[in-house]
This record gives sequence, structure tokens and C-alpha cells, in this order.
Amino acid sequence: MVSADPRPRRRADAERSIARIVSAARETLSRDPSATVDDIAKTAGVGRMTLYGHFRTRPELVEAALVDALHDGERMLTGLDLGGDAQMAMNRLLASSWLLVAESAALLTAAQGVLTPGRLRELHNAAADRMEQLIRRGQRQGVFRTDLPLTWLVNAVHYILNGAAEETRLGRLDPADSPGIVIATVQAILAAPAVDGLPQQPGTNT
Amino acid sequence: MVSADPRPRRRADAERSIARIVSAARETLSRDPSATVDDIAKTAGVGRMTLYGHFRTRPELVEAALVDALHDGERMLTGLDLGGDAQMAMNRLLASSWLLVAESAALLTAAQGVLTPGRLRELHNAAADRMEQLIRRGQRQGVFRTDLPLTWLVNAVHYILNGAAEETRLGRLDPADSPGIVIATVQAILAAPAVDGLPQQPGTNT
DNA sequence: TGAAAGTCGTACTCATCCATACGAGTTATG
DNA sequence: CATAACTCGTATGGATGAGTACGACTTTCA
Repeated sequence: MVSADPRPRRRADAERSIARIVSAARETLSRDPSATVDDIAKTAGVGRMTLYGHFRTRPELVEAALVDALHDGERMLTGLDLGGDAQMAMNRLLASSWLLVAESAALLTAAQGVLTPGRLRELHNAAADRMEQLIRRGQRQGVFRTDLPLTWLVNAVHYILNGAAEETRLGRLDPADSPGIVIATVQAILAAPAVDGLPQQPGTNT
Repeated sequence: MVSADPRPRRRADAERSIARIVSAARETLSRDPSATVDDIAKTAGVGRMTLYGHFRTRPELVEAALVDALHDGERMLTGLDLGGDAQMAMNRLLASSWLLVAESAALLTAAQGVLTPGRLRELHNAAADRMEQLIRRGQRQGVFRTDLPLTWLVNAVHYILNGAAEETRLGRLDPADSPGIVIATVQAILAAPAVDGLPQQPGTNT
């Protein structure tokens, strides 16, 4: 399961080009999901032919960009404690991943239009699962609501994340305030409704 | 300010064609925001040339479809009581407009890619204002939270609406359940956080 | 019923973008 | 330093989709 290189021999400058291209693809597609191959090549400061030398088709390039972003996510979450109080864990998860998710929202859109749903799910599942497990744990702890479908809760969080990303990109939200706003909103969505005079399962919230 | 007809004389069959085209545009663009003029004409059961006879460019057609959808919204809200308790009013607003908003979500996306931001705002402002006023009133009543930017609250509701629309379209949400889920989620987002032992302004919730 | 209005197919131009072909020049690396 | 790997411009092919031109046919309506 170690990352196997089908192409072990590659020159240093080629490696550099690929890195610049992938980076440019992430940047460009995050601003405009329908960006042209030529746009991406220009942003990378590289001829279009060089790009095609490494990525045979546009979908292949988009996938590479998405995979790179997801790898960043995994790396970022390494060593992040998702145990303990689910609410706190969720806040930590959001605080550390919000920026990446925000930046990659449009990239995900681009991928949706170009990759098969199956392939997309395969790539994106790890991230989605993590969120789902955490919410489920919060439900068992009694701090997250259980009266709405789990799938909806997971996706509602995503929609809020992407929405906040867009608001930030459009300048309607101060990037400095965004994390706090996202956390507060997600908390509100997930929180178990504390009915007046019927404070949920007592004893579960230490 | 009455709707002025720049083209008073128009034959009955032309009127019919236009209606079918606009309807087809709404339907088609709501499924695929990047639908072709040809697609729309086919859906309308009309030749492409007929379509071009009434709408000179694609943007013009998209705008007509959006305007039609917005008119539907206005018509739907006529006679809807938005007074009284803001929370209840919001529930009524969502219950009656959710379906239309859901259907028009993708249409709005199409419009965003084709209309100038100014023009789009001009068309869409009435609907957005209504939501904003209602939230503001709820804040004055003490039932909606005031610790997040008003703009964000308005747009967060929109993102949830569109998200629910997408979930429904993808079959991940039962259309019968959607309204209830949307209402519950929006309530959670807007509700003033009832701090334990500090139940907000007493006397406002009769 | 006849002229104006509307319908609509075919064929065309124009622009954009993906992808390939070729080939000359440049750089890494054993 | 020689060769293989890489870069990259120009040109080309092919697909798609917007919008126009033209002209024959049909429908409305005064």
C-alpha cells in the first residue's frame, strides 16, 4: 500500500514542472471551475505542450489537483485529536480544515463535472467518512441532534462550509471572522435541541 | 410602473410559443445550468429558429426564465402573512417557497454565469430583502440570534435551501421530508442561543 | 381570404477549446 | 560531454455551441 511509482525514473526539472502545474491547477480551478487547460498552463508558467506531456487529458489533470488537495487535508489532520467531547472535536476539525475546504470547494465542483461519480466518491470518501463518524459519536454522546437524517447533517455542514467559502471569496465575509462564524453556525445545526425543562440525557455531558 | 409592453401587437401562437419556451428554459436550466439553446428549444417542442425569433441571445433567454421564476415567487407570497411571531412567519415562508427555491437553484446558477452581477442583484433583490427584513424583525423580537452578521444569516439560509434542493434532486432526501428538514435546520441556525439559566428577554415568547 | 406574422429546417460563419503532430531548442545526468 | 529527457512554439484536426441567412411552409386575424 506504499505509493507505487509506475514511472520511477523522472528528471528533476520534470518533477518541478509537475509540481507547478498541479499547484496552478488547484489555484486556477478554485477560482474558476471551468478554467481552460491553457489558463492553467499559463498560471503555471509553462507551455501547454509541457502540461500535456505530463497529463494526457483535462480530467486527468483535474483529478491530480483534487488528489493533491485531499492529500493536503490528510496531512493536515494527522496528529489532530478527534477524540473526547465531540463538540470540541468538531470545532477543532473545522478550525484546522476550514481554509482548505473553502479553497477546494470550487475545485470539487470542477471535478464533479469531469470525473465519474464513482471515481469521485472513491477519492472523497475518506474525508466524508471522518465527518460522519464524528457526528455519529456526538449523537451517541447526546450532544448532537438525532431527529434529522445523518446524511443530511453531514451534507448540511458541507453546504455551510462551501457557502462560507463563497462569501469569503466574494468579500462579503472577513477572512478573519470566517472560522468563528462557521464554527458557530455548524454548532447550531448539530446541537441537540435542549427542550425547555427537558434537558436531554443527564449525566452524558461531563 | 405597470408592466409595459414594448411590443403590443403579438399573435396568439407567438404568445403560446414564448410561454412554452420560457417554461422549457426553467425546466431545462434547473436540471443543467449549462444547457444548450438547442436543448431548451427541443424541450419546448419548438425549432431553434423560433426561439431565436423571440430571444435574441442566450443570456436574454436565461434572464426571462429567471424573471418568470421570480414572478412565480411573488405571486406565491401574495397574501402570505409575514407578521406576528417571526419564527412562525419564517416557517410559513419556508414552507410555501421552499419548492420554488429548490427548483430554481440551478437556474440561479445559470444566471450567475451569464448576467452581470448588477443586473442579477436588481432582479433578485426583492426576494433577498424580504428574507432580510424578516430575520431582522426576529432579532428585534429576541427570537433570532444577533451574534452573527445579518448578511451571513440570510445567505446561510440560502445555502441550506439550495443544499436541500440538491439533496432532493439527487435522491438522498425524500421530497416529502424535505420541507420539515429545511425548517428544522433553518430554525437551528437562526435561533437565539438560549444560554442555560439566562433565557433571553422574558415575555417575548407568548 | 389574403397579407402579415410566425414557424422551422438546412446550411453557414465564427469562436472556443481539447487534443495531437512535428520539430527545434534546452537541460539534466550517467 | 553526449544522450536521453524535457520544454515549448506553431500548426492542425475535430468537436461543440452561439448566432445569422435564407427561404419555404403554415397560422392567425382583420
